[in-house]
Amino acid sequence: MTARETILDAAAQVMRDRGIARATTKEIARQAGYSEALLYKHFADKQDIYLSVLKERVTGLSDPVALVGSGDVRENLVDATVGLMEFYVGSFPMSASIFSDVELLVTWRKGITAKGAGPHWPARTIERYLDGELALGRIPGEPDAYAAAALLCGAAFQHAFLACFDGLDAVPDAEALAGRLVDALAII
Amino acid sequence: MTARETILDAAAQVMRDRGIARATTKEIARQAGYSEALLYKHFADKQDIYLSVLKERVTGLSDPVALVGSGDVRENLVDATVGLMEFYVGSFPMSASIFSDVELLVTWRKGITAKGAGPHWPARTIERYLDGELALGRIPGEPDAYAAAALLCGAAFQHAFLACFDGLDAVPDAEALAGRLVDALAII
DNA sequence: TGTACATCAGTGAACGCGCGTTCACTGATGTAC
DNA sequence: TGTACATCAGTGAACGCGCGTTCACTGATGTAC
Repeated sequence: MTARETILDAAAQVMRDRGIARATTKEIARQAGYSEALLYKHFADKQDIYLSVLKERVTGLSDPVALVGSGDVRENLVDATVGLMEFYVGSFPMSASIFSDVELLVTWRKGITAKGAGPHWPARTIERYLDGELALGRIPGEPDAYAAAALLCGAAFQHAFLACFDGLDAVPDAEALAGRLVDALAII
Repeated sequence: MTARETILDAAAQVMRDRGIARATTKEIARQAGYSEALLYKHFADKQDIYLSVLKERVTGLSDPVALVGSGDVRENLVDATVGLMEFYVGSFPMSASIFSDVELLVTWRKGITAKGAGPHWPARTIERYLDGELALGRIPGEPDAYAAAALLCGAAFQHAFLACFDGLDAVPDAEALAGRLVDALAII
């Protein structure tokens, strides 16, 4: 593993363990096993480290649109919701940290919206999945796909927040909870 | 207004404008129109200022349980959801900031759970409202009140997050959005 | 093969700055006799 | 009423510390002839 990757891993861990405010260059270097000086051979400054961690160390999200037409719709939705919870639990502490520094938030927003990604994306994956199933006639009636996706994704987001607040690293009983959420929608 | 109140207002504004990381004692004092030294006559240290702002300057949440039995259930839910969005837009930047410093988060969690408040509260107000209406028979069937409350509250929470991320100070088209969310529930 | 130089990953030690915090102080107002 | 003292809100200036950042350097490896 290159020094750059080691440093990013170290930074990600320190940010998770202590929060961005206490993720000092000294601590990141110590965790990585390198000198502080080396950080500046690979990154322009501290903010560059933060932004690189956010870009390269926030784990991806599986896209349920691949499941359209296969399996059971309810089960697919439950799985997708569980996936959202896992994604959010992993990324929430770091995303939230960004709000501690408005300048950093603005820089991040610019970078992320330029790439077409961003926080609107997760709900859109669910919405696109629902649109796909609707087109196949596998969902009865004329449900509001945007609203249903917003509800599911929002609940996953908030339960991830609650878990992080409580110091947990996963949403308790995620599977059962996701089932209840899906069943409370006017879809099936 | 006492100096203490002026300082808290100033701190809240600086925290909102710049984020907690750039909310320095110097800047708070400047904004309040007092010397830095005076901060320490009213607060033990900087963390004490932060925690006092969170305790005393995060605006309250109206409890929809008072509406049980009156008006239209759907409309009450829409109003409650809009209220949640407003509440979250106002408090999200500050609550999120807390995740930038794990030590601060732990202190805050201890203080807040001791008082019985905390981030689980908003969803519970919706749940209690639904329970009330269910008991009166004003909602048909046997819906899952917890899940419905989690969906509505979660969606409000996430849309507040999205608005804050986009630099807005309100959720766009909150009323119409809340209507679509409520209608997408398996309740009415 | 030896030699002279170039490149490169990495470091120890220092730098200056801005931060949170404290200290000794002032001047206005209240109060006892 | 005057006088002597106490209280209290508030401050200017300094303090030390830890932070992000830079500098001059080392030692190992590659390369040209």
